[in-house]
Amino acid sequence: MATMHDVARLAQVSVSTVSYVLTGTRPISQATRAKVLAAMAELDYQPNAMARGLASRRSRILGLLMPMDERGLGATETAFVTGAAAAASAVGYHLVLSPVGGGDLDDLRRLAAQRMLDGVVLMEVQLADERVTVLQEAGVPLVLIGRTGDAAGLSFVDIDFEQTVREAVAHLVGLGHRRIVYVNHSAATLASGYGPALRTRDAFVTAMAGHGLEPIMIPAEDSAAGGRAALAAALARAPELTAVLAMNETALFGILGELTGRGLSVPDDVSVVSMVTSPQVAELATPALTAMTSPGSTLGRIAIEALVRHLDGPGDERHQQLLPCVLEIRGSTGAPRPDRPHRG
Amino acid sequence: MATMHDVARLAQVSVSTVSYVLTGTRPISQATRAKVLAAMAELDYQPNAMARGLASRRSRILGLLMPMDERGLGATETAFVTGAAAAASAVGYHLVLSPVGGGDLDDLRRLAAQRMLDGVVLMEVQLADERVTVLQEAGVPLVLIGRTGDAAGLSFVDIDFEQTVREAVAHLVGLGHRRIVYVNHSAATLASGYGPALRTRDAFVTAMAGHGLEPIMIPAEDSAAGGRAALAAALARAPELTAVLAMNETALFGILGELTGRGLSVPDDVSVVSMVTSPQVAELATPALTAMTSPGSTLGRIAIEALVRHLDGPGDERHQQLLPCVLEIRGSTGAPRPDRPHRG
DNA sequence: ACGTTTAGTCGAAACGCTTCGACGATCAAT
DNA sequence: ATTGATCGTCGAAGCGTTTCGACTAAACGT
Repeated sequence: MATMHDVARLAQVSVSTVSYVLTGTRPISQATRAKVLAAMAELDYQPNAMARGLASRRSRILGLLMPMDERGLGATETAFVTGAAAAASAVGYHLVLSPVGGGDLDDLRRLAAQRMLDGVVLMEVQLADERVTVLQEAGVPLVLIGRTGDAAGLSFVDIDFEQTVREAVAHLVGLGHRRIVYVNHSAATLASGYGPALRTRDAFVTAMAGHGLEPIMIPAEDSAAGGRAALAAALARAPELTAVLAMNETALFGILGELTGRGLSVPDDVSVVSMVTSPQVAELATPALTAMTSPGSTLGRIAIEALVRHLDGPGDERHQQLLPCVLEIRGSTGAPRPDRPHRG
Repeated sequence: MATMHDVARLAQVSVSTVSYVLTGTRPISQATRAKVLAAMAELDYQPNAMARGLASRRSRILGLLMPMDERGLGATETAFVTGAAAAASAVGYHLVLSPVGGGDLDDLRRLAAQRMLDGVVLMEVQLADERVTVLQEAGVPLVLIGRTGDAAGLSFVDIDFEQTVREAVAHLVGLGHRRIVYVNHSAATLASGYGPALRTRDAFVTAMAGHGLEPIMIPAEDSAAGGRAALAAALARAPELTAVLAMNETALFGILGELTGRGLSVPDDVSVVSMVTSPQVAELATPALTAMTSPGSTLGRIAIEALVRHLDGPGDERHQQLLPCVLEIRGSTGAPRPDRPHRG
């Protein structure tokens, strides 16, 4: 494996000159640069990441910290990851995904102290997330996906839940729906302070109020069974409902199954809108789901770009941005039937 | 941030002694060790990963190379990742996930040449996978998940598709099914040499032959629409079919939707077995799917353990192992109806 | 009592890079 | 002409570890 020394010798320049060609930190004449580049090409030279990191005190590695539970990564998260990875490699950084969960706070501290990561992007942020504190104490630059409760001093990008819910509700109301039920994540998740669940809940209340309608929210466990139970609860509470807005991708299939099981057809009897959903999942269902598609890869790209700007820039940048999901109309929504079978 | 120098000074020993305490490469007296450990604790010392890596020429970082397509990671892959990460951290290694696709061969070459990874685990291996060659040329220790066509000299762990298919078929035949259709991945995927698709195809033929039955295989695009089309094709080819064995998680929901759409109930009219599936996905369907559950986290753990043994050991280890999926019976299989409606 | 191994420690030389200070040469502006 | 800047390059000093050789003192075999 060729080193910088070898390149310098072959190009008949000093080692530092080679380094300057590589990093561009000092001006180098065209002639010299050409010689050096030729030598590098000839030797198939690749800088040693460790040596570079040690000397420069920057690893050019960014961490993407994602708690991996057994649920797996949905297409949304994956889009996010690929977007982030592409953005990182475009600016000469590596992106490593570290599956550090919320429980491994000590792991995280250790990881941060080892100075292997120039900065990190934190996924699945809770409203009160200790990881943020740990990372800040360790002095690791940070960008959140999602927001903590008090995100004032932090950089983050997040989905604009308020607008997303507003649009979803507007779509249904525009079709003529009046009785709309919102199926959220579980009560436990809500209690644990999961931001998206709380924010969409509030946004739903606001949006419905804006139309002079009563907001009905039902929590659902993250499982097909949870979805079925939630739909049953919804029908018990509002038998004349004509539309369901669902935030819970996992429960979604249970909801659809239960609908079919009760002889209710989608969208003739009940319209369904899925929130923060990827096209891939939306297409799985029959009929394909009208959904609010999450801006996954854009979110990832923006997060990385903000982080890198923070690293390369003066260091006092602060990036806060919200992106809405966009409405994609497929087959699961339509006008309500004027004569609902079990109305009243 | 405290360095080894600081620790050495506080403990009143030389720097090398501190290093020996840390790495255990030379004997250290109890008294000295205690002094050093106390100093490390007091200073909250963490070794600098870059410096350590440079000096020792080992990064203690393992790469998990997973091409991330837009499909996302299923629960199976995720279990795999978490199993691998846990195993790695148990033996003092970091695991980083690198979303390098098959197209980024140059990226991969660069990554390998940078000497940042002590070894890698390769996921989603193709029968002819250039990544293997690239990595071998770069001298990076390697363990595959899956197998190339000629895996003789390589270390790998893979699913035992032969046994998995045999068990799935045996389960259906045991229930009394005779007309069983196997829905595989797409024709294009088969043509591209995707190992699991080819191996299961062959295994299906063998298993059916073993029962004196005719093997019917239908390829399906990886989409709900593909699943619907495949089921239509299957019914056209074998109208009296009573069971479907599906390898294609994405097409699965299309298959189920089409079945329902044609008024065929699961499992009364048609039994469905899903292969290499996670419990989470199996539970999404209504009824929950009888499935061959993949040994995800075990596979990940074994891969990492083999890789580490390769790194720490004499270096000529070779680990080859197959693990079958285990049959989990849920609600989608049952005895065939003696009087199938559209038989004949 | 004698060399010989072994435990325990140290100092110094890497590891492969970045970066700082220095220096001659150019060049623009007085 | 003279004075600063600026350009382009070099040598050397790190960066924070590991690891090698050397050394001392104790333990061992004979």
